[in-house]
Amino acid sequence: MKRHFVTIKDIARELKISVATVSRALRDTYDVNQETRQLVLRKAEEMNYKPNFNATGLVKNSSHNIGIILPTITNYYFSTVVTGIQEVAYQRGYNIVLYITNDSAEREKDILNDLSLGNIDGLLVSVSSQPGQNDHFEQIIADGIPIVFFDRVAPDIKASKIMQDDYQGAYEAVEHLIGQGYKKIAHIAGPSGLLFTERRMEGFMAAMKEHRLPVKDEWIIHSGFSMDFGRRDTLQLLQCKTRPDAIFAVNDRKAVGAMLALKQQHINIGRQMGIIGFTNDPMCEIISPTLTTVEEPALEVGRKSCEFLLNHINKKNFPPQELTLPTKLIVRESTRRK
Amino acid sequence: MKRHFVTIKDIARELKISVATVSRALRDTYDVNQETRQLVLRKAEEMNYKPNFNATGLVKNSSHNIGIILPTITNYYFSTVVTGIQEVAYQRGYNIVLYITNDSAEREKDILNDLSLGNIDGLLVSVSSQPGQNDHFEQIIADGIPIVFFDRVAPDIKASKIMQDDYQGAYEAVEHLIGQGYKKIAHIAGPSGLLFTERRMEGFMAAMKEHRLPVKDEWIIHSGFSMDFGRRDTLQLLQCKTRPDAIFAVNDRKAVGAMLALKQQHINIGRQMGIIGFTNDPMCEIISPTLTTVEEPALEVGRKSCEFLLNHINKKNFPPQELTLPTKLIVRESTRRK
DNA sequence: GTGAAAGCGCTAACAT
DNA sequence: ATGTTAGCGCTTTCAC
Repeated sequence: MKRHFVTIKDIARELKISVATVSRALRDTYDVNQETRQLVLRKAEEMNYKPNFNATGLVKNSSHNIGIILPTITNYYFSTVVTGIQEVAYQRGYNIVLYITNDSAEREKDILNDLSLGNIDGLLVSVSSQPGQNDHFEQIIADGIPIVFFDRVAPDIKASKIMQDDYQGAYEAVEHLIGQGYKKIAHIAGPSGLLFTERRMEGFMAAMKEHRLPVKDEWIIHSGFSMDFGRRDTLQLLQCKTRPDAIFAVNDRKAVGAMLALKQQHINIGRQMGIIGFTNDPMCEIISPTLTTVEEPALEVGRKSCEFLLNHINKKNFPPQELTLPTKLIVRESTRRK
Repeated sequence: MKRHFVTIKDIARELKISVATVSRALRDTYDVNQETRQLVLRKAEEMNYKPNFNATGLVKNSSHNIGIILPTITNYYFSTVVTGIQEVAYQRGYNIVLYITNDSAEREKDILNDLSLGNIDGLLVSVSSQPGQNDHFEQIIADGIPIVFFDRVAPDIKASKIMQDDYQGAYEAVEHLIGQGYKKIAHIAGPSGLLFTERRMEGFMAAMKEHRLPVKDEWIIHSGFSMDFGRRDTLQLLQCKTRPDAIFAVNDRKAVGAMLALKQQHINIGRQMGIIGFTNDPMCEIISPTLTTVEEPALEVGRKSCEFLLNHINKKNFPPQELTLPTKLIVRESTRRK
């Protein structure tokens, strides 16, 4: 295991100049004679020199690693966000280091504790939906590690946050339902306490109110994000004294769960019960009838989050800011009335 | 950005002992007085000491980073593999560094070239399906960086390889089809040149031969892995002089594409045309009829790959080996004849 | 414009 | 069992 890589020392020796000059030439900082500079660059290329991040990191107190902490990557939204993050990180020469919490606040805390802060230049996080204090994040920020939250943001922390327009997306979803003639609209929501869950709820409420449609308490159910919760929530909805004629689901997985439940109960989707989801997961086009949904700009959320974080890391004065990306209604069969 | 972390020097000063002793105590190597050791450990805990990986890495010439290079993470199989990798890496204190090739051999090569080898202790890779030399991998191995291939392995390279039993899985899939009474079985395969594509093809062939069923050339189509290729391949299959009565797809996405095409052509899935996939992607249960498939042990592939790699990194003599994990037939509606 | 040398945090001889 | 010191590869004062 004793491999040796080319170092600036090697280059210096070959060129019979000092390591300091090589170092300066390589980074094009300070005044370096353009000729020597070219010489060094050429030699470095020729010798296939690669900087040793441990060494630069040790000096600069940085690592070129950015951490990502998120609940899971085995679903469309998160895996796409990660792809977006990876894209810009790679391009800018940063490694991404992945931590998966399985949506456990416990695990999240453990990760943060274990985290050798010296080994990470910044953090991209989407919080777990389990209730839990968020002090640990404050602590990290206080330690000088910038954090950018995406999608599932921690509400009361002063840090950059990238979201999609959950309120507006929900509003348009419900308005679309109303436009199709549905009147008794239910909402199967995510766990309460998560900001985007609440935003979607607010959008739902606002649209209903705007169109003077009543919302029964029994039409609103908070539960988890999985398909199975969608199924269960729907079964529960079918027991309501006043049965709803449409369901706005907080995400596509729950919407699909709802559809499965309805199909099993032989309730016609579209005619008897409209369904709309959120995300635009590819499965929307696979299920029959196809699922109307609100598209989230997942890739863009990933890219922007990473760009923001890199700015926080590299710019002296880059204040925390929030970015809300637009969503887009995608109409398919599950909300077709005829 | 001038944050200061606790160092062993700080601990040494507090305890009025030397840094060497602190270092030794912390790692429980060499002979250290148990009392001093406890003292150091307690103090480290108290001061919230975290080792600086840049420093250890610089000395040990390692980084505690392992790289993953794969075509994409936005599908069920790969995102699950990554989850498995992350699980064991995290547990063993390694960071995972993600590189996504978008299935481009070009990009793959770029990544490998850009890769600062000093910044990675080992590599987990699933090669792109685009044709391309694999010499670059040889080079990396020659440089002393261990590589473990998973799923899409490079055939002619001497390195550890983790796969699922593609041959056996395919064999059982086809045998199941035959057991259901299908006789004219087509195979919509992946790009040729990929080992697992070939293995599945061989399993298909062997089962057909074993049961003395003819295989027409026109029943075998090689193309890409996406749903859309599945759709197109199927449309093509429907033009055959002798139309097949069942399709074995190389993966679930192509199987789903096939189903979509068949539904559009109003061909009854199951009765008129049996379909079986490979992977056991959650969408198998979403599509209607539900899709019979061969389950791949994705999580386990990820875990094992990472374990193997860590062994290569840390054990002196851990020779390259191949591991084949079992698959499992999951029967659903798409192969029900009646 | 360039070189010498100190030092980032840690480990590993080498001493004692 | 513990201390001293050199050095990993690099950046950055401080000289010249």
